[in-house]
Amino acid sequence: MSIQARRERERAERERAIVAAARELAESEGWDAVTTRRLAAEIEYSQPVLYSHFKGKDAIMAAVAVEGFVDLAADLAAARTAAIDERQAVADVAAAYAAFAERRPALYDAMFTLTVYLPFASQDVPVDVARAFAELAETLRPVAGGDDLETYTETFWSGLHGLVTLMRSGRLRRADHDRRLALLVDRFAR
Amino acid sequence: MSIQARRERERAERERAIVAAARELAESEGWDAVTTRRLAAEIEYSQPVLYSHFKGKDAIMAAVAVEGFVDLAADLAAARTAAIDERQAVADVAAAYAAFAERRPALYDAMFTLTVYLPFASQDVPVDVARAFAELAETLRPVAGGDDLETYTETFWSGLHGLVTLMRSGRLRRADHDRRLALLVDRFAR
DNA sequence: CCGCAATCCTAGCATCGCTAGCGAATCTGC
DNA sequence: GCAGATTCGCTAGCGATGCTAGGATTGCGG
Repeated sequence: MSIQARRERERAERERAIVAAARELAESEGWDAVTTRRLAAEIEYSQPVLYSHFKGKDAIMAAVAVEGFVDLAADLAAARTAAIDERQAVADVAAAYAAFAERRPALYDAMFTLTVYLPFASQDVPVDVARAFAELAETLRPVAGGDDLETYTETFWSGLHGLVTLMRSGRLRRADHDRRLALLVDRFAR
Repeated sequence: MSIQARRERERAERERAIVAAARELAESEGWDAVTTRRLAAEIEYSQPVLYSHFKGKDAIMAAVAVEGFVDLAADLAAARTAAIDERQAVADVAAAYAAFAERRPALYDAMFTLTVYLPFASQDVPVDVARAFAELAETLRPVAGGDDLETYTETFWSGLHGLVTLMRSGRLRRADHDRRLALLVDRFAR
């Protein structure tokens, strides 16, 4: 019994190692560098063991993405609670969101651009994903006015997401980023 | 001399055929189905001829993307000029933008998500790309108020882009799309 | 102590983007 | 008009990818 427990423990540890290796590799060298062979070498196991933990490479990326939502939610929560007033909270949370995307581009890509099949708008949203969204919603609640909070949050979120993705892909000049961010916040925080 | 002209004409024709095949294949079966071998078979030439026209697959996708901007600019222009008043124009153009992304998902991906190295925020922006952006800017000019028009346009554009990308990747429920769009327009059109 | 089941590795498949190098067709200079 | 040079498009293949089949080795249960 105990030996079986150790087995399961080691197996769980290895699974965490896979996700950690994928995340670190992606953040340091980009997702193109994250191959199953490279990942296997990193955890010092052979390639097929990856498939005993995850259905495929996409599933590994999805696991990395979920971890990303934990970090994002934490960043947003910190920005929100530290803000002086409700209006400033919107600006600070927006800045924190943009900073997260800027600081962890590979992670952000996994969360929003690359991984498609993460359940989002359904009943079984991963709890960490929901928490990040809830953090945004709480920030916007005081300024949403008569509009439906969920719709309001989703729309504001879209604005943030559009800003960071278009900028990161070179569609928007980085120099004007702060002005765009301020403009977006101004539109939604009054 | 004339025979050389025919050569160049045929070559240009073949190049157009490559881009057209890539676009049609992407729109009917998705970009995953667009492989260089499949493309070569479609134009009834061998694989390497593709590389005498384009530097690589990315360059072909970029060419498709540029074509997409022509269509998008046309859609936006039509929506703008047909609108009753300036405020309605913003709503109509936004709807046209979202409809374009919805109707041509593969094309939209090529324009914004997949192709990275299309020059955008620099001096040599492709003219068709600039036209699409200008169409948006003209629509927003009457409602931009004291804000810088370019910043205003970029921010609104980001909102639209965020809405369509998050929805298409399953992050937003499709049912509430119209409400989000109306909310975004409301924030920017008054 | 032995059969069986789980675990993990070696080897390989199909496919991808891309390129080297050859053969034929075409143009150029005498 | 003809030999040499050049362009053109092809066949074949390279390295790398995600993923899988099948065998070997390990360790548990009777």
